[in-house]
Amino acid sequence: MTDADALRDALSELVQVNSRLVQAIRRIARENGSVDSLASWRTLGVLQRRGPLRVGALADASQVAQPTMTKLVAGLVERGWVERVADADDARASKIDISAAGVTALAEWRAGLASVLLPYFADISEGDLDALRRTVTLLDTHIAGLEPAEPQEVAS
Amino acid sequence: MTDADALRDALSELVQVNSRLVQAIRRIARENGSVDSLASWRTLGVLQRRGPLRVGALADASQVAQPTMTKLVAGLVERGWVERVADADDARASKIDISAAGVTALAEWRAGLASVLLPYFADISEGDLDALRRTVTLLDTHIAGLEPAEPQEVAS
DNA sequence: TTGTATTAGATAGTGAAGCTATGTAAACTT
DNA sequence: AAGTTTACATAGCTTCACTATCTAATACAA
Repeated sequence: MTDADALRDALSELVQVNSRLVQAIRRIARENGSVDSLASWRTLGVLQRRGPLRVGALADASQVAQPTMTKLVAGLVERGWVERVADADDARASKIDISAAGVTALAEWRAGLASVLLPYFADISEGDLDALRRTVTLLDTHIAGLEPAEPQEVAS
Repeated sequence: MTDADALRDALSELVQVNSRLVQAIRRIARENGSVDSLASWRTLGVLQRRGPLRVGALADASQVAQPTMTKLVAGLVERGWVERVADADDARASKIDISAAGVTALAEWRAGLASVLLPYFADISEGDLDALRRTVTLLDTHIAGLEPAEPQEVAS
């Protein structure tokens, strides 16, 4: 019981601090003159992690509605950060794949953001850094459950 | 050097995972039929932590523009979650304070969200929980640096 | 094979949340 | 007491997200 409550509290506080962090990032991006939405970076990140996906699957993975993803993809195609690859098996669909330019842009965005954050965290202890890394790993694996599963083959 | 790089990497991954988590939360909130924006909850959270604030200070603390906060506050007042308290010293301004109903609503929102997340994290180890808590504390203190400072007296 | 149902994605229209620019009234300053 | 600054509200716009719907391709049934 106590354990569950402790976890519940920790999660609750995590959500809170997360929300503030994201808002801070949004502001930092704006101040740095970034024209690209966080949604674009999130989409690129999904593509990089999960490989080529159809628009619908990408929407699910990014947790946005399909028309939203259609627009996001259009923007990313325009920037040359993703490519549409025709799907040989289904003429209705095309796979979306991150391009080399997209990989670079994403890496630069992330590096730039980390650089802005770095000075504020430069003073943390080894132990804190360890905890941070452990938590990142923890979240990475457990958030997967909150996201739609990878497409799975279902028995006939 | 290596330390800084390790920290940079950790921050970069933190941002990534954060972005996914927030998106999941947004979806969960929508699916649960919550009509209130994350911005409202963030604002209430700031008020609870920092006590009564003027609209301008609240906007800074929440990292939104002042007109945005004016609208947010209007919505919160309408719900009875915050109250305007006339500022005796300055008739232009009023302090915004969270109400008892606001405290309750915020607690319920957080509890509800934590309950949804809980099952996905129920299996984590003591050590993971410790790391999570330590990280939350770490972020809480360090993100403060990313936010505009509290009003400070400057030497004349 | 042809007609119907389903599926993938695009388009249309709307709402919400953010912004900048500007207005108004109170408070300061000289 | 006049001009300047400050605090917030208002107006108008942009962007991102949604639902509903349309089109075209596929799958399936007869």
